[in-house]
Amino acid sequence: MTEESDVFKALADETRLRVMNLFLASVESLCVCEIVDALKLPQYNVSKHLTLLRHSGLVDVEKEGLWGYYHLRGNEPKNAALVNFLRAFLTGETFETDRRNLEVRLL
Amino acid sequence: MTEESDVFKALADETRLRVMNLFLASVESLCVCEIVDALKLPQYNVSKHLTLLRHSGLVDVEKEGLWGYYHLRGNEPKNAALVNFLRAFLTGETFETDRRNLEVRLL
DNA sequence: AGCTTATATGCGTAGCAGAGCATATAAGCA
DNA sequence: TGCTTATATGCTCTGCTACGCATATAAGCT
Repeated sequence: MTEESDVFKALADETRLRVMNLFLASVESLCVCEIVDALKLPQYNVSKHLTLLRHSGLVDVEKEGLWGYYHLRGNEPKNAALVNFLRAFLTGETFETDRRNLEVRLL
Repeated sequence: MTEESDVFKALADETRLRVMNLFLASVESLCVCEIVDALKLPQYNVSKHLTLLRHSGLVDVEKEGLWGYYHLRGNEPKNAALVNFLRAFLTGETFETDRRNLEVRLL
C-alpha cells in the first residue's frame, strides 16, 4: 500500500523542494546536469533526490542516450492539486535564485 | 528562518496525518483524550505529535483546566491553501475509520 | 578499443525522528 | 491533604535518511 505520508516525506526535504521548484518553473523537461548547475549541488546528491522523487510518483524520467530528462507528473489526478498548491507555496529567496540560475543555464 | 520544508516534515508522518484528518472532520476543537480514543494510540504518542504539529504552526491549543483543546490554524493565510488541499488528499480506509471512531467518541 | 561525458549506486557515517516506558506536572475533587 | 485525571516530557533504543566519496554503468565519440 502506498501511504499518503510518502508524498509528504518526498517533499520534506529542502533539496527536493528546490528541485520541484525548478520543475514548476520550466515547461520543458530538465536533465540532471541542468538541475545540478541550477542548484549548485553535487551530481550524486541531485541524482539520488531525483530517484526518490521518481519513486514517490511526483516526477518521471525519459532516457535519451546519456541524458535523463525528468519532468513533473502533474497530469496525474493525485498530483495535480498538489502541484497547484506547491506553485503558490514555494516562495522565498532560495527558490527565486534557483529559478534565475536555471534560466541562465537554459539560455 | 522557517524552512518551507518544515511544514512537509510535519505532515510526513502517518500518525500526524491521521490527527490532521480528525481536525478536518470536526468543526470543534478536540482534546487530547478524544484524539487518543479515536486513533487508539498511546496518550504519550499523540501528545508528542500534537506538540510537533503545534510547533509547525498547523494547530494551536487552548488550555482549560486539565484539558487541552487543539484546533487547526486554518485561518492563517499560510495554512488555508494547505488545509484545503489536505481535505481532498486524505482519503483511504484508515482516515475514514478514524473519523467514524471520533464521531462515536463525541456522542 | 580507449576516452569522455552523463547519470546511477554502493558503502560508511552522522544525525535526526519516532516508539515505548516511566515519570513529571498540574488541575479538580473527596 | 491525598487521590484521581488529563496532559506533557525525559530517556533510551532503534531505524531511517542525507551526505560525501568512490566507483559503476553505459552511451557517444575519435
